[in-house]
Amino acid sequence: MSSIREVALAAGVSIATVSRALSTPEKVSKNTLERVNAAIDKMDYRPNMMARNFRAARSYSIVVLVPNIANTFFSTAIRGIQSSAHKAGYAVILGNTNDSLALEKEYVNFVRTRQSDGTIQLRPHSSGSLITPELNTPVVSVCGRENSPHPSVRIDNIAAAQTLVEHLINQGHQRIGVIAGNADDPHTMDRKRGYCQAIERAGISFDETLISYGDFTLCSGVIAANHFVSMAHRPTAIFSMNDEMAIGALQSFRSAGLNPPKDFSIAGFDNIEFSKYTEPPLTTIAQPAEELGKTAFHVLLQLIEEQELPSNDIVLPYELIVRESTQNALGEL
Amino acid sequence: MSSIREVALAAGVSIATVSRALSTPEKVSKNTLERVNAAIDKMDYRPNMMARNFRAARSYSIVVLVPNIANTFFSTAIRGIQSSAHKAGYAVILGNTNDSLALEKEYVNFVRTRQSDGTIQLRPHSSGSLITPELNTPVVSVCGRENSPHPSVRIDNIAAAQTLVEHLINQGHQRIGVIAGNADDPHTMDRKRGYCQAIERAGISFDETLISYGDFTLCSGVIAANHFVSMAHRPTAIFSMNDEMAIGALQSFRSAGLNPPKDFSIAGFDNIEFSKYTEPPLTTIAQPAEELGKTAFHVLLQLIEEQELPSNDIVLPYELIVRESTQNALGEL
DNA sequence: TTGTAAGCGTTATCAC
DNA sequence: GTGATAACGCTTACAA
Repeated sequence: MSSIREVALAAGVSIATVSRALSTPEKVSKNTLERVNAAIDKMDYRPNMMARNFRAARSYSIVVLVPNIANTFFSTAIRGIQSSAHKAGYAVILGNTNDSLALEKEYVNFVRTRQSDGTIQLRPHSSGSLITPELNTPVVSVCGRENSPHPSVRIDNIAAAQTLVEHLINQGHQRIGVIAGNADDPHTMDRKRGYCQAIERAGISFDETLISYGDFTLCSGVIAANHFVSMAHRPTAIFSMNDEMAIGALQSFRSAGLNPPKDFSIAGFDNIEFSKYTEPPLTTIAQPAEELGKTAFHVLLQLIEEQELPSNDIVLPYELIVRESTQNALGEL
Repeated sequence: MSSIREVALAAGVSIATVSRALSTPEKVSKNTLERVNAAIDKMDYRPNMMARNFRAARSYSIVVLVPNIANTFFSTAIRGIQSSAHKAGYAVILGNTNDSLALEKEYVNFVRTRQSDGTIQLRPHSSGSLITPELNTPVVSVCGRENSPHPSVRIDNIAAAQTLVEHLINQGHQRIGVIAGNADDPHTMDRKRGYCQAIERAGISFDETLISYGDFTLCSGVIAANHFVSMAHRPTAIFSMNDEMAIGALQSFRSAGLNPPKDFSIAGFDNIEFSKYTEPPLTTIAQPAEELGKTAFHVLLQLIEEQELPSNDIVLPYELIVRESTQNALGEL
């Protein structure tokens, strides 16, 4: 708890010299430097970062806005953010929002109260959001979409969904049900569009009754599956807009006696770790979650330091991961 | 970006009056208060928290140390911490340590550099830890064990493991394999002790070849399962020290043609959300993860405010959740 | 009720 | 190469 003053006293120099010894040692004579360092060691001195940051008018902290940290896709992305932030000397403040727009706003205001230098939003910008560009604060959106109001780092959700649905179509499926997220969610809209593009190209007509909206939770996957099970004319394949819902759905289908890939095909989205261990393992789209996080931090840092951004919309590659849940022998449909 | 000075100027009062208008409005005359508030609104003023906290010598932030934030038990606990911290006006700084003791130490030092007021450690204190009580900084350990060097909030791991294993024994099992965590992990030791107590009471002799050590990851569950499958004299039931490893093991067992509960029983620990959706659903021990987090924050706050702790070791209740993975008809073993 | 001014721990400017 | 000092934005005695 000693301050720079006491170190200066102990070393017999001024506080300015101690400060220089720490930040620009080359400007201090060898002899003095030694005396200062000895004093620092002796007193076990650590600079008060609050004072330093206050003086620098920089918090060296960023806020990560996340709807639900228990979601494995988000927590993996956060790991990426944290790892880059730590290297750059930034602390990561957690902003769990539970999808509350008011809470979101509150955390973004950390920038205005100088508790944070910028914000990373771990979900696409939705229309109701209170985080408008007018706030004029550094915000980067991970998993955004084209034409987001903030710089974003993401995959091409439309193309990814299309790729996945084309895979199902190539397996011979013509009637493909969708377990969607919230209807107004940007991801839901993008992935639905990819689905539509894929079936259209295959000459399959769109049928709204094949879309069941949920909220990206395990539980909502169960509900959606029950819906499909009770249909008179069931789909032969399911495209779930995330892995969680697919896993929930799997259980429902199983209790109805329907087992993939024999009785139907099912695919998810995100490639969370668990999707490799389901019964059967889940075909899905891999998002580079950790890489998305790392990139987002670097973009945010450029924004904070007011550098020119090379691009406002960084699109990272996705990957189709084919596993057994869609390995249907064609004739058995 | 306006400061208290400009507000004072605009309102025609001193900065002290503005400060009082914000913190102790009852000490300001009604008339002045109105003028000050008008000025605040007009200038859209927000107090600089960095300055305020610096002055108060309090960061109003805490660090949460977590080995891996992508682990659902940890992220749920963090949700609890965050929710309590937010209510108390504290920011939560994420300290993902990847099990690196050096990183742990670095984050705990945030207290010394005044970037944080205290630390919550989301794993039991292990012997190699650099976070010793000599650091003399507020630390609370979630999921600690008896006689931890720091105050801890936890469940009784020994009793919980014992309860779980007794459940298996009651189902008729005599040869019970264990998928353990790291051998030197305190949780591993406690849960192993509970296992030993249960079999001893049942008159079953201990067999070290029935213990397979992993590292609490899905992948290590696979490896452990392979070990058991290759044994000449296989166990009839498996106690996995967390759900992740149990889920990994399930897949391995299935590919070997072994399906619970028909061919063997298997139980996990933690009751992560996914354990309800495995095939078959997993018997497990529910830890009140969110509640553990909330309680930990309150204990930490008492530590920070130097209040007397009612207890150094808060033990919350666990719950045995019996699902189909251990619903074996006795005769079929 | 209000204002003056000291002080929190730094860094940076300016002399020397 | 080094030291004195102002400044960052705020809170809080103390004085008026």
